Amino acid sequence: MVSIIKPRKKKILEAVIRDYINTAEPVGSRTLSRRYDLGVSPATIRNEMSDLEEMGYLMQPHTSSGRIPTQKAYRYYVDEIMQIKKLAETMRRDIHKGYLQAGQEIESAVSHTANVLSTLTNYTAVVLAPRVSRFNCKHLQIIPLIRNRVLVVMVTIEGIAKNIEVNLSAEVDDAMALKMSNVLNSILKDVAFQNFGTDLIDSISELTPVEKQLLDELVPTIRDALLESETDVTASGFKNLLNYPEFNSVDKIKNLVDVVEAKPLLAKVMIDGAEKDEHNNRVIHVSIGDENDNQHLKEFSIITSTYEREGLPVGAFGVIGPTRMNYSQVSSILDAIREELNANIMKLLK
Amino acid sequence: MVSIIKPRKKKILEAVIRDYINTAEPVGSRTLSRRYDLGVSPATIRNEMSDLEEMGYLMQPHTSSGRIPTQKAYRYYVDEIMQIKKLAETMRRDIHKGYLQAGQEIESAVSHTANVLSTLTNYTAVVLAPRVSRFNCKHLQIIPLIRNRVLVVMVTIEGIAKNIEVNLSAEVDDAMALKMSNVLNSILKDVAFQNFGTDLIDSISELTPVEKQLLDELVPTIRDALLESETDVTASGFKNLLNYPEFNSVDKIKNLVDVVEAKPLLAKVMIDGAEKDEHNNRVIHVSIGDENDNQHLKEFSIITSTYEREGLPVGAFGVIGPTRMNYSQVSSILDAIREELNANIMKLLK
DNA sequence: TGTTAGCACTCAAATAGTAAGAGTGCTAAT
DNA sequence: ATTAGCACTCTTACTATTTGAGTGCTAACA
Repeated sequence: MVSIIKPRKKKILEAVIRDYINTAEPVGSRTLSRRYDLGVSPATIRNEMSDLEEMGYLMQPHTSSGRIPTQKAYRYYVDEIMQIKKLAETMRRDIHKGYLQAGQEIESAVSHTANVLSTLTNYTAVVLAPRVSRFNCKHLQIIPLIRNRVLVVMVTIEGIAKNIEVNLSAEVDDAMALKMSNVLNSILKDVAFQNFGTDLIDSISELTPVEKQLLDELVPTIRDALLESETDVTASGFKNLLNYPEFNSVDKIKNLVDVVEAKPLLAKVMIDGAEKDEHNNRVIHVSIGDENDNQHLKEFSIITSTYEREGLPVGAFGVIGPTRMNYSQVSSILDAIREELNANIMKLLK
Repeated sequence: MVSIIKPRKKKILEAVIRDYINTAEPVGSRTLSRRYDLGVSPATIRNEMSDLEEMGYLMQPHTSSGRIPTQKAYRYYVDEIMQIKKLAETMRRDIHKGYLQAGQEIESAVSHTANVLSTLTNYTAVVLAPRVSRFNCKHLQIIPLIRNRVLVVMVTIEGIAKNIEVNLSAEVDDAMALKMSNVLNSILKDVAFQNFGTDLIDSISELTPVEKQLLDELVPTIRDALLESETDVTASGFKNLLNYPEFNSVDKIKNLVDVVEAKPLLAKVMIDGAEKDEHNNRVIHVSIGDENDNQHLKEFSIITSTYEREGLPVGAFGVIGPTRMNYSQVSSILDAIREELNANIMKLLK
């Protein structure tokens, strides 16, 4: 599937990509021979670059300017050239310390992750909170608010709390709420929230028709609201992207704002990425420019990873930036955060 | 205190301000006489403008260009010239319908307010959720999460729910949590959350030392966390500001991002504005450029208002934009939203 | 005395022309 | 197969030059 590129071409291609990632300027043959130790003259480099252009890896913004990598080149670089280096030990330790200070609340861990990611990478970070729907219910409680409105508090076995407000078709008083809580707790204890169903409610005998009706309403509503709430994305470091020449005009920045504010879209991208990775046995997922389904994302690259509980992914996080992204460095950082997060979540939740 | 300006000067000043608000271009005497029916020649206008410049109401970006209003002029305009017109009935009805559709959850009402505000004004809207600490406690419940970590759920008499996670110094089991909940409920029922204190705990006899200790920890922690959480600001319409020529360079936009992301600062500005208004008996508070304490806000204007429960302000909302802002229009819109919010909140909470 | 027409002057923004610099492709020599 | 040399291209930066909106001042006018 992957076309084989001769070593010298490969070396030149890598140099072009590296240089362009650093400078954002089209790269010419003379610059290349000056800055990199390629062992051949500019003229030879010119010939090779001409070939690489023919092959679709490079392109010229204008005749007689240097060349820039195509998205195909980035894909080749990510798949065949770069390697994910392990982050320096000192850095990993700093990351670890940061998490210790961040506090144990899930929300703190999530926002801390977003901050660390955006600070280390200098791109914009996006983080998906743990998908509570995949966790098992330890405790569930219904608290009446006012009239027909109740608060449902859910606690997972790991001690993660989640609450949802629901409007029901009839008024609920304290006694009813308690009874309904007890019924649901007995049925749903140790069940994953996403598997909540009303099937078992029929088997409970001592329910009034109204109570049964309310429970029938409540269970699917809770499940849906829970799934809905899981597209909440925490973003950090929007400002970082403003430093790149790719976003040097107000129009481009408007487009950028659209992307960063489209939280459900970003959630979808991360979830899709995670699923593709499960197939490929990869832990870092890279989506480059046009590879993104969504129109708004065609000029961005997104690198994502997941964190896990008991070997199953429960959350995702990633970085969004221009297609001219430092794929290698970002991958290393994501890898380190992933390890820290897995270790940390395990520790936190066990 | 306010200098008196002769009617003709006032009329000319108003025309300059209006024109500059519309066009963002320095206004010259010829343009003014063409666009507004001032009944005098450009030469006369020139003389008057020259006077107004001397008086500090106008300034020239460069010699031999038109003039633009100073912040002093905007202040004069807001205080002495503009009047807050009531919004058209059709518009008020649209706003009302919007709220009906938005749903009853407090969070929906808040984010809907931000959206409506930014859409109608074309500036960036900021909204402060109701300050639950000023409400009275109907019900309070402690739910154990894991080890020494508990969730505290608070419900106000109006049915607003708020929850806070707390780490305690000892492990808490179901029985203890229940007992502590009961104790707190009996003491704190109908007390405003901001008045929570530990004084009454000593009077309860049947507590173990550990329980007493935990309650002593819990009460101030809850109160502090609650107050802390009340600086959460919901913003909407950041992108709107990018359309104004005031923010036409990347550097200016970076500054803008700093401001819009500084949520605690915006919260402070709104709360301070509300307090000043209570003194002045005004419902709309305008803070122009340098009048803002914070350095970052010196080139912005902020117009805020409050919404109330039983005559006391419990939340605030407003609009942030360039000093060249449509103060008159924005004030009208804020006024309409304020009325709607007060009516709506009343209806929602009673 | 207040108002206005006329005029010389100023300055920013737009336009056009020019030079510099980095790069290319092609050809011919090594 | 590689490379030096050269003519050519195209963007960017720089430098007049022009245009237009606006000003202040003076002198005439009601």
